[in-house]
Amino acid sequence: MADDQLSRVFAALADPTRRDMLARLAVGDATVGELADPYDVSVQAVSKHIKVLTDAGLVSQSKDAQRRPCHLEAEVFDLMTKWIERYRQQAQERYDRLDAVLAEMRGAERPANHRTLEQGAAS
Amino acid sequence: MADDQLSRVFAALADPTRRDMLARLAVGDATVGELADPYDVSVQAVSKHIKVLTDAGLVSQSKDAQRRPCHLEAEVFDLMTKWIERYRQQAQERYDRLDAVLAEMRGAERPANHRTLEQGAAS
DNA sequence: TTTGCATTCAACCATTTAGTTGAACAAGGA
DNA sequence: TCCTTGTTCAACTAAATGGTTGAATGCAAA
Repeated sequence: MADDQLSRVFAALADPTRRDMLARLAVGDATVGELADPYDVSVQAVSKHIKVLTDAGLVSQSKDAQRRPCHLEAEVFDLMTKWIERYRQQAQERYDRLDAVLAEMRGAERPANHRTLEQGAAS
Repeated sequence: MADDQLSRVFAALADPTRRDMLARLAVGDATVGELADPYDVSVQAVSKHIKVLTDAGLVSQSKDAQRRPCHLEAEVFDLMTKWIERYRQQAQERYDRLDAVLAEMRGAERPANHRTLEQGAAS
């Protein structure tokens, strides 16, 4: 599992507990203890989860006496959205190309239901 | 790591090799062998990666003689986008609420730079 | 039928992960 | 000062992950 940010982000989100904690943070900042409350795991385990989230850049922590309030960093979601959009768009382009090819050979030999496409025209 | 689809999807995307393979598939369907070609890992390892991707619903496989062409399933990206959007929206609402609160107490005691918010008004 | 190709299955190994418990450490409050 | 609270560090364990190699399977071509 590589250490680039996108990998860290996706790995962090792969855990439902962590996604749950993000949902809690979307509603408002919370301390480690507050975040730990709903779950029956140890506070230390939650602390580790938060570390994973902060390492991924999804959460930041500030200082309030001995408390460490956690804050959702919504900007990272943009990174993901951008990544996802690229695929959606590329897939769309591909279908467009496929349509063009199918149109061009109206009624040729192969019925061609989803044939493997050569990667010549890749941008 | 729970076995709900969203968890499987994010876990699958946490690996850069798998993301790379999706990029290849976005450009056009490919067989397991074709997908394995660019990497210096064994074909079996790639086969496992594909299994992870198909289990997550990101990829489907058809049959062409002894070949198993892989096809990108773009719809799953919608699931992710929807999930992400919820957070973005919720975070936005929260900032709006915070703004309202700050406006309501124009110049009160605490300078209040990002204080913990109670979760009373959660929808 | 025999051979060869594409893919998957099975067993194994090293590393990472999510959890545990116990100790350490800061910062307030008595 | 001593005690309590909130959080993190350290060491450990069990399970999951990503990789390996070797064998099995399915299909097509000779």
